[in-house]
Amino acid sequence: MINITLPDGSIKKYSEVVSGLKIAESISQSLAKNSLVIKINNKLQDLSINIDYDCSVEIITKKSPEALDIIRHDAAHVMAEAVQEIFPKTKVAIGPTIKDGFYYDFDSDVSFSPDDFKKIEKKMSQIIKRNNKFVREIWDRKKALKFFEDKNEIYKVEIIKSLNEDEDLTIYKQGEWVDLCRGPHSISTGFINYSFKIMKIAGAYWRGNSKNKMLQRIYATAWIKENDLIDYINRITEAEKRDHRKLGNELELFHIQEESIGNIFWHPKGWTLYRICQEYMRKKLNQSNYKEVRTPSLIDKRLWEESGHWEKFRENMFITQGEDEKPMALKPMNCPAHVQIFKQGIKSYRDLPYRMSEFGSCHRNEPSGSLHGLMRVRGFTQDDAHIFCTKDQINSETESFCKLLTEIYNDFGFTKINIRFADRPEKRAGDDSTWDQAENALENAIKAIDLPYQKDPGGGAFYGPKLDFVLTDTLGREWQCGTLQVDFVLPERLDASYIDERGSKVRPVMLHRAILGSMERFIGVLMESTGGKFPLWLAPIQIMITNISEESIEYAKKIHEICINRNLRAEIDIRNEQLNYKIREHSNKKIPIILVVGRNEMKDQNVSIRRLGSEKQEIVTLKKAIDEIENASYMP
RNA sequence: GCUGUUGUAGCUUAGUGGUAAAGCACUUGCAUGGUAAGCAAGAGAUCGAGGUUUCGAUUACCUCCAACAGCACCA
Repeated sequence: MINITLPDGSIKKYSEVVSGLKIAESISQSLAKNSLVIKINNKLQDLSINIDYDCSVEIITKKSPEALDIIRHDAAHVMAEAVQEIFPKTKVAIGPTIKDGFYYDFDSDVSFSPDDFKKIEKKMSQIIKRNNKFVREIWDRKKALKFFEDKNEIYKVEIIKSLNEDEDLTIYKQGEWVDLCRGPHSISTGFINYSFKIMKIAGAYWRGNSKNKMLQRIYATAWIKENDLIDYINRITEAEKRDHRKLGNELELFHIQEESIGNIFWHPKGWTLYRICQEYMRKKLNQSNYKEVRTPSLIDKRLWEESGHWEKFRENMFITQGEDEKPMALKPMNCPAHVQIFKQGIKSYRDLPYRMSEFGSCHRNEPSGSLHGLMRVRGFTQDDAHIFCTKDQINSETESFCKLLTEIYNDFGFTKINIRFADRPEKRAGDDSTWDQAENALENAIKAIDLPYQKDPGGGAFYGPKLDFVLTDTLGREWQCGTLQVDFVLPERLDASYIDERGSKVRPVMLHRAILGSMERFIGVLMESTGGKFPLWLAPIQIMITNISEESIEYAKKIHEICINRNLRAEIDIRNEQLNYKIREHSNKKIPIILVVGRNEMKDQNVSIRRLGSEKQEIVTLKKAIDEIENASYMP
C-alpha cells in the first residue's frame, strides 16, 4: 500500500506504483486536465514520475503560483527546438525562466533579427501543435557526453563536464529534440494552451563571462491566458511612457548631448527639482548632526595612490594634468578628501562620531554601454557622508542611518525598499574578529529596526561589509541608491586617528554612506515612480495661473505676484489662446494646480482651482486658495 | 567594453538611387474664447560624421560617433 497525503491532509491509498497524473485523475478529470507537474515532498517533479513510497503531494495546476514558471520552461524548450529547426547549425546553451518570461542562449553564425521573430513564433506554434510528450530520461555521463559531442553541442558538453561526476543527468526529449535539463516539465508541448511572444534579442556572454564568446539571447514571455499576455504587453507599453528620459524631454527637465555623454544638462525646471531635493536633504542631514563640507574635484595623483584608488580604480578615473605635467584626477569618490579634513587638527574620542557630509560632485569613466539616462552617468553628485567612529559605534550609527533613510524614502513615496546585506568576500583586508564585529553590527541594526533584507554572501567590499538600498525603475530594473559601507582600511592608509580616553592614538572606523546615492539616479527613479506627476512640494512649477480673456489679465498678474511673494513656484499664462488649449497644455506638462480666472472670479475675488488628474473645478476665495496651497506645499 | 538594432526640422514620425513629407511646437494675421487641441498663412532639415561605389547617395557599402536593448562592469 502506498499512502499519498494530499494538501488537505486526507490520505489516498494506492495498491501499486502510481504516477502524478494517475493521482490527479483519481481525484477528478478536470484536475488532471489542468495539471502541470506535481510537488512530491515539497519538490517539483514531472507528473509522469512513478511514486512507490509514502509521501505528501500537491498537484500543481494552471492556477498554482508555480504554473507560470513551468510553462515558461516548457516554452523555452519549444523555442530552442524551433530555432534549431529554422537555423540548423545553431548550438544551444542555456534557457532558464526569468521574471515575466524566459530566454534561451544560442550560438549561430547567422545573427537573428527581429524579422525572424515571426518565423520562430510560427514554428513554435507548430511544435506545440505536434504535442510531443516531454519524455524524461536519466542518462549516464558517458552517454550524455557522447550524444552531445556527436551533435557538436559544445555548450551542453561543457555544462556536463562542469557537473559532479556522480550526478545523474536528466534529459528531456520532445519528439526528436533532446535537451539536457533538470526539469520538471509538463506532460507535452501542447498540453497547456498558453500564449507566448518573442520580445527581444540581445547579446550575452557564455557563462556570464566577458572573456567568453558572446551568444545570442532571445527573450520571450509566456502566459497561461491570452489576456495575461495582453495585459503584460500593455503594462510594458505604459511603463515605457514613464521612462525618465522621455519625461525629462517632455517636461523640459534635462538633456544629454554627444559633446558630453554621461553628463547632464539640467534645464531650469529640472534644476529646480534637483535643488529642492538637495535642500530637503540638507535639512534632514542638518537635523541628524551632519556637518556639510566641500572638497576639490581635481586632486593630485599622490593622494589617489595613497588611498589605493590609483591602483584599484584607475580605469574608471578621468585623469588630467596640472602644472609641470603633474597627473591629477577628477575625484570619483569623496572619501580621501574627507579624510584630509578629518586629519586637520587633532581629534578626540569626544568628537566621535564625526559625521561629515558633502554633495560631492564625482566623475567616473563608466563603460559606454552601461550609460543610461540619469541612472548611470559619468558626472554625478552624491549625497555623500563619512562617519568617523569607533567600532562600538558602528551599530548605533547604522541603526540611526537606516531610520533616517527609511524616513527620507517614505517622504519621496518609496515604501518598498530592497536591502542587500553583503558580507565578507574571499579577498579582504582586516582580521576576522573585526569583520565579525562589523557584520554583526550591520545585521543587528537592520534587524533592530525590523527591515526585511536579502543576503549577498561574499558581496562586500574588500575593506568592509555593506548594506545596499535598491530601488527599481518603471520596468523593474534595479538601481542601487542608498548604501552604507564599513571601512577599516582607508583610515589606516591615509593615517587618520583620534585620541582615546587613555590618551593613545587610535584608528577610527569609517562608514561611507549615501541615502539618495547619486542625485541624478535618485531623481531619475523618482521621475519614473511618479510618472512626472510630482507631489506639490517637489513640482518644479506648482501653480499655473491663467486668464480666460483679456479683461482678467490684471487680476491674473496680481495673483501671480501674491504667489511669488509667498514663495510658491507659480507661473502665469496670459497668452492669447483659448482656455481649452491652455488647460490641455498645462495638464500635459503635469502642473499640479491650474488657477483659472475670468470675469466672474475677478468680480468676487475668487479663483477656480483645477487639480492635476481631476476635471473638477473648485471656486474658492483667492485668500483661501493661496493659504490652502501654501499649507499643502511645505517640504516634509 | 561586447552583441544586435536605430540615427530624417525643436519633438514624434513618413519616404526615395535624381538634395525630402506630415502632425505638434515656433512666427504672423484673424478669432476674445469658461476648463484637455479655434481658423489661416509663414518660416524651419546640406536626412548623425567621414569615406567608398555611382553620371548622381539621405537612400547601397565601409569606418567612426551617439542613442536604445541586453550582457559584462558598478571600487
